[in-house]
Amino acid sequence: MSSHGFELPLRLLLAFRMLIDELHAELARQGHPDIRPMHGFVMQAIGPDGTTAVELGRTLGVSKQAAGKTIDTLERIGYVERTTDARDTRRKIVRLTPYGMDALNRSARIFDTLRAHWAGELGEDRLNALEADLRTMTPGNPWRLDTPGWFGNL
Amino acid sequence: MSSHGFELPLRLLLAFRMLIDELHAELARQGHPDIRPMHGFVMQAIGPDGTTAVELGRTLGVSKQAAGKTIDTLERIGYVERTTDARDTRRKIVRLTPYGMDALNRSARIFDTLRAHWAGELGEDRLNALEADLRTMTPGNPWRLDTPGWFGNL
DNA sequence: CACGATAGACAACCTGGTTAACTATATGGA
DNA sequence: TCCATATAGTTAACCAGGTTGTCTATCGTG
Repeated sequence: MSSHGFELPLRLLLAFRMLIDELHAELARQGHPDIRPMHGFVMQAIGPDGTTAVELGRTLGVSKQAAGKTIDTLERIGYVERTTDARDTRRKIVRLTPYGMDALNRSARIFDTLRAHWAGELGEDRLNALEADLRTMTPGNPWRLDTPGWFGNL
Repeated sequence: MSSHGFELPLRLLLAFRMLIDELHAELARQGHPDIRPMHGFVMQAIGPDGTTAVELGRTLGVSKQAAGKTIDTLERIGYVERTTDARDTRRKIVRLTPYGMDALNRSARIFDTLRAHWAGELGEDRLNALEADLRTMTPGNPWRLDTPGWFGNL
């Protein structure tokens, strides 16, 4: 009967993917064709002050090796750069390049635009209620991103 | 400024992952410890009448080879079986085993329970509104699952 | 100053995706 | 009837992103 419960997770995933797909279509148009969805999350986690591979792994909930590999690819496509820490020569500080910061700034603006589109469709009140309800059901600061394994390995 | 728009996709992902994690924790308790999140989606796509690798790939939006690999692992852990089609010996029909159907039935009941939990927290009206709004923003039948690449390869 | 803890790199492996190439079978038209 | 083309499935080589284990270099403290 009902089995209505199946729809909720599916719609949540679909909605997430729609927003991400639209973000990246627009980013591609704005000069960032090579960026992948996860790169945005990683750069967000790197933040304006930079971080290290170990720290990034902890923030993201993945191993330091996985974080290191992701930094490698981000470095290769020009979004981050590594500099050695003068006070601790073991550490390598990973920082966003101007190109990386540009991607992050554009992402923020595009997400705002997409949210405005949702507000236009649903009404600001309904959208606020939706966000409030999601916040109720997913406690915690989403910026921490400490969903171990987040996407992938599903 | 706000940059408020970042929160929506993050919360959608977090909510999706919460539901999926809870589903699989419960499935493990109920005798399905080896099933992975994507297996549920694939079995859903296989459906009660069975399908073929090519068809499944089309439904899922992945290559027939990828669909074939997934069927291999599902077969190995006992959730599906392959039988040859008498009327077209090229085709191999993939069908859920009783164990596979059990997993699907349990998933449906667990999702209903999780939805009931959400209804308890948010109220049935708010949850209905949330689902209606997600439906508005993600048109189409979510059972088609034709999100090309769905999760993974983000 | 030596030893334990930490940062990073490297290797081997897993999964789920890709494309390309191949075999076997089906099917429709000359 | 036979041949050409299309289709189903398999295999292989590769990629990305994850894992664990091991190794080196450096830090910092007792």
